[in-house]
Amino acid sequence: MSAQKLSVPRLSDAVAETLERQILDGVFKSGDRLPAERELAVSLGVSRPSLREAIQKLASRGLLRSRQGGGTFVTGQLAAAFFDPWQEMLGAHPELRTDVAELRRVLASEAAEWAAKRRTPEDMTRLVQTFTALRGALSAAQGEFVQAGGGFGETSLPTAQDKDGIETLIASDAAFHQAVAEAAHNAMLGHLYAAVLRLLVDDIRLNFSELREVSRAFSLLASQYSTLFEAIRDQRPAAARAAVEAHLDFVAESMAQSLRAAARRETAAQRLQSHPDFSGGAIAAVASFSSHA
Amino acid sequence: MSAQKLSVPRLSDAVAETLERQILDGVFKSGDRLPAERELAVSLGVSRPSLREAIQKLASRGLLRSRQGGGTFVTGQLAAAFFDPWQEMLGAHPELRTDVAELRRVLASEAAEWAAKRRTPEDMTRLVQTFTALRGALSAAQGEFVQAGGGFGETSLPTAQDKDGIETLIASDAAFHQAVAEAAHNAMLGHLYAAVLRLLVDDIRLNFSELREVSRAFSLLASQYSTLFEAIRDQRPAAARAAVEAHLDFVAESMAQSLRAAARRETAAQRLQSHPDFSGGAIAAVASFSSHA
DNA sequence: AAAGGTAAAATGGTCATACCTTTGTATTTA
DNA sequence: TAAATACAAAGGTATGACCATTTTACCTTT
Repeated sequence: MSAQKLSVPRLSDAVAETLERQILDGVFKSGDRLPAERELAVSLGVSRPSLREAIQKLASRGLLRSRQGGGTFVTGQLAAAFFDPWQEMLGAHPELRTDVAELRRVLASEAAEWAAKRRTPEDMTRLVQTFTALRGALSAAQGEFVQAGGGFGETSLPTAQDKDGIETLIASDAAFHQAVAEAAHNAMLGHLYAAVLRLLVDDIRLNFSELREVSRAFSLLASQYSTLFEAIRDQRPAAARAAVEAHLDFVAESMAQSLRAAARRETAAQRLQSHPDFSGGAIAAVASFSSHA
Repeated sequence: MSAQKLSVPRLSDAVAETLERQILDGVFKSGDRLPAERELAVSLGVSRPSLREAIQKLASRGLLRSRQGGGTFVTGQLAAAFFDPWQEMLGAHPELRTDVAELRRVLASEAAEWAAKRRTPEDMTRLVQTFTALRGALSAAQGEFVQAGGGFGETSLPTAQDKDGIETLIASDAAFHQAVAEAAHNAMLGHLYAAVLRLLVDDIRLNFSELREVSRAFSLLASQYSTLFEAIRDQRPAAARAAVEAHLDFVAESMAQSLRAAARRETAAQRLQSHPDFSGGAIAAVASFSSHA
């Protein structure tokens, strides 16, 4: 039986709630420094460990930030209600991205194969819609890149313009794949794939610089999407599976290349930092984009 | 400038990350009880307060749950994030079971293939354990059936004895498959598969009569398990995938047969009900087991 | 008088220990 | 055999001490 509800209330939880309430009520404003732990403990009538546990809880949620010797401060982050545990995990353990991508490949392959087998005319209309939208976003992003003068060999900084373009590109890509998954007519797979896709998109959006390399091969990407689309349209399951696998493998490989390039830039920046004469500030800024590894 | 990055790493954060990692890697599985705080503290080389702060952090994120006097347990939060809504759905819409089984087949195939590629010696010991346990449960259940005099042609009612036997058989089967999934060394897949398996087990346990037909082909089942086990042991990925797919297809087909048989019994019972003289109460009770569809 | 450096105080971080309350289980008893 | 009791285990809380870092104040030097 689930008798967990009868558990004794923890003191640290009560303290955390009190502090949270006081922060919300403006007793402690954003940027304020909290009283010293020893003071605050006696003022709240609890021991210092209990207070500390409460502070750690709020700190893990981004509400507080402690600096040894300095004090504990209220951050501006108002309780990022992001409470998706996997999202947190992905942030804390970046190596999980490999696992997520691997699982995604499996789900996508199966979805493509089933979609080719089971798609209905209604699915096709939705597929056509998302597919044309994706092609549009692809060419639009390509136009932006060309206009921005993005050469192939050099590694120019990401500009605000292509961020918008890639943003819509990511969304269109997700929508298309989602449409494929739903054409597979397996409710479990559909919802699961949606969740995984959201996980990947949210994660990639944060450090989208990796996608730039991928997005440059516009023509290749477009042909991959077309192959997948046509395979589903013509109801060729094996071809659909092969297409989506080839596509995801290509994306993964391009991303890996991008990561390796970023690592090279980072070491180069570090080398420059030891020779301050060269003023490598801009490069260091780029390197900080992929400081996950 | 923002000098927040220069803060000293907190020990409790490192501990929290370690625990998180171990939960991801399956060292502590969903529902497991963590070692006592005092033990775990010395085992991690930190003091109990530091460990407690880490535990509180993870608890505040829903990954752990502590009960005074009881212990600290790993919640199923990670997998629940995907499957919370599904548990109820399955009860309300039984036709979803097809979708679940289909998804399970995909996950199991992939898990078997990856396990054959990536299994470590540690995985092998766990696999041997669960495999021998499974074989034991299989022969034990077989003995019960023979002792109960269960003929093949007739459809005898399920007795309390084989309910126990099948119960442990289901558990052993789930444990073995779970071990395979964890040998695949993909944290996402591991947790996901565990959730799907629990979903299936919880659902199947309710109307286990379907499994009686399946469980009767003991020798066939045993050979299927052996094939899978040996394929993983000998690191033959394609064979492992084929084995698990053959196994699941066989189970699915047997279940479908059982369902069709139940349907026939049901129609027979209905025919009898219109002639109350025959008193078909017992048969109707059996039929109600699989009245989902 | 201004600048810089140094020492001391403040503050979070960690540890060890002790004691309490609740829970789980084994043992005893009716 | 079953209920009641007692003991052990485990988390919850409290106290005090010491360490590392940061901040601040004071003092020396220019």
